[in-house]
Amino acid sequence: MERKVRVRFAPSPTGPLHIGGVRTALYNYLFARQMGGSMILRIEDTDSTRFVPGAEDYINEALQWLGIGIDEGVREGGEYGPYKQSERRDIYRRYVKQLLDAGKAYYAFDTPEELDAKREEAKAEKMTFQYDASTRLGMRNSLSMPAEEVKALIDGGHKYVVRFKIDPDREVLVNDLIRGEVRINSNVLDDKVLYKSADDLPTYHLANIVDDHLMEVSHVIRGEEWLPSAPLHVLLYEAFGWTDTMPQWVHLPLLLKPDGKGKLSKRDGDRLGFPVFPLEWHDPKSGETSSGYREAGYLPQAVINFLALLGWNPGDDREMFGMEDLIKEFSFEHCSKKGAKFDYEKGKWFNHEYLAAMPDDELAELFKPVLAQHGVDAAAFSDEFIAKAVGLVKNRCNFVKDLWDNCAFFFKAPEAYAEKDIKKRWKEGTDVLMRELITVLEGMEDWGAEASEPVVLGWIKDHEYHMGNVMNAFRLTVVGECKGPHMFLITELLGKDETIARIKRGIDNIKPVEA
RNA sequence: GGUCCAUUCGUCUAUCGGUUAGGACGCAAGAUUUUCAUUCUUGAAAGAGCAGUUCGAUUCUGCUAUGGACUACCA
Repeated sequence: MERKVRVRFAPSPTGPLHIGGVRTALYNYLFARQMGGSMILRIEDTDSTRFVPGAEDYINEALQWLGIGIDEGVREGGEYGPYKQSERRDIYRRYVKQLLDAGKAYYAFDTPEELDAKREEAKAEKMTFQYDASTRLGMRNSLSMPAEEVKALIDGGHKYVVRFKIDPDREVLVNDLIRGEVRINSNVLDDKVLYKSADDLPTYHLANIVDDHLMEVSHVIRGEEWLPSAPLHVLLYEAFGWTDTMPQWVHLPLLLKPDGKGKLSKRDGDRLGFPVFPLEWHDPKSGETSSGYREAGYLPQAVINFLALLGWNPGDDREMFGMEDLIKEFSFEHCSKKGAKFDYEKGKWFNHEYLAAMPDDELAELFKPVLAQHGVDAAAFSDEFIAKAVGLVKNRCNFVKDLWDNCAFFFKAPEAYAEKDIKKRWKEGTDVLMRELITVLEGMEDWGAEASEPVVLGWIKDHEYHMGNVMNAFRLTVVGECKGPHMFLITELLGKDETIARIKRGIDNIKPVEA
């Protein structure tokens, strides 16, 4: 019988969710939905010292903004809870004991200082110290010490850790859906700490395996940084006797810095001027603010599309994918093996595409807050007016906030006129021409663009005026500079009175520049 | 240092032994336009190196080089 697909995204609440983490969550989600399975959100807070307030809420909000739905989790509930590791202490204790009783783990009393000293010592001799079969008998643990002494130490409240006893000289096989078979010799693995008595919590490795097993996770889809510890995890499944239900491994390639070397980090965003977080984040400790995609004006669909293509492709030339398409098309076979450099320019392009394709009325709603930021009362304009204004300029914008630069003149008459355009288009006598234009405009019955355009153009032609000079002077008075959408679409939206008023203002205020 | 993973235009990538090595972003040029854009057309731009397997390798194998990850009582 095929096992039901259950995947999990398991972040630590140690800060804002990184964009690479978002992609991992996305791939988990896509796979779960495609297979009709479940998506679990598990909070891995086994490191009490790194807990950051607000981080968990941030994770939830970010996933929600992006449309990555969660079926089971702290908020959603579910049959396999609790979904926060700090609330699962009793469970972990039980399984640590199981390993201890079976002789597959042991107590260790070495202090962090002693271990540091060992490492320093080894380093001085250009060696590395590893806590494993070759060294553990020389350390302070229940394998090297008499049972009574161990018992006395524990009963006396001595701090200890439990380490996994890894057998030497074993070949461990990790079967990865993206990378194929990865083999490693157990000699390079160290006796990992599974549990620390100091805070009565397991480490990632133990908690992860126990939870994945108990939550019946079928596929572990995570970042490539976990590949080196995957053999350890395989060995843990073995030690527990859970090999037959061990999840399928999938290690995703990393997101790399756009320039230079290394994986994308928090600092790169500030340094290169783009967000590395989905949402803006205010660090409660340092007070620092990190920018987010949402606040930078990105549309969630664009972020999803962009992220999905960073490491996955459909096998052909298609590039535009909505969430539903991704769910249908996604596959690990078409996931890349190599890390992807983060291409921010491409991300901007995706946003442009989604922005330009968005219906005008929806875009208008997103634009209203921007209007307010610039002191424009959106209520003074009809929704239809705003939608039309936005519709005329959206294809020249990457972000919602760019709309303002391109259509501000619809909401505020020009207060100044572009110097270089005056120089080029406003000569001696232009004012006379503009007065004549007013007369032509005033005489119009139908103000629509289709009707007014031929009238004005006909007037220009009949008098053999210079088309470019007249039209640009006209534009200068209405827009304030020589740019923007088709002239008659602007005047149609602005209305006859406003258009003529602006020309008059221009005639009064624009003076030719002496050459 | 050790272990593991990777390697096609500047970037993201297609190709699952036989192609003029394709697409997209970005870049450049041209066209269109009453302006600025958009749009359209075109162009420059790639198989890390060396062996081997093969009639034939970007594709398979090995070595080298380069890049990356990991190497905590962090995840």
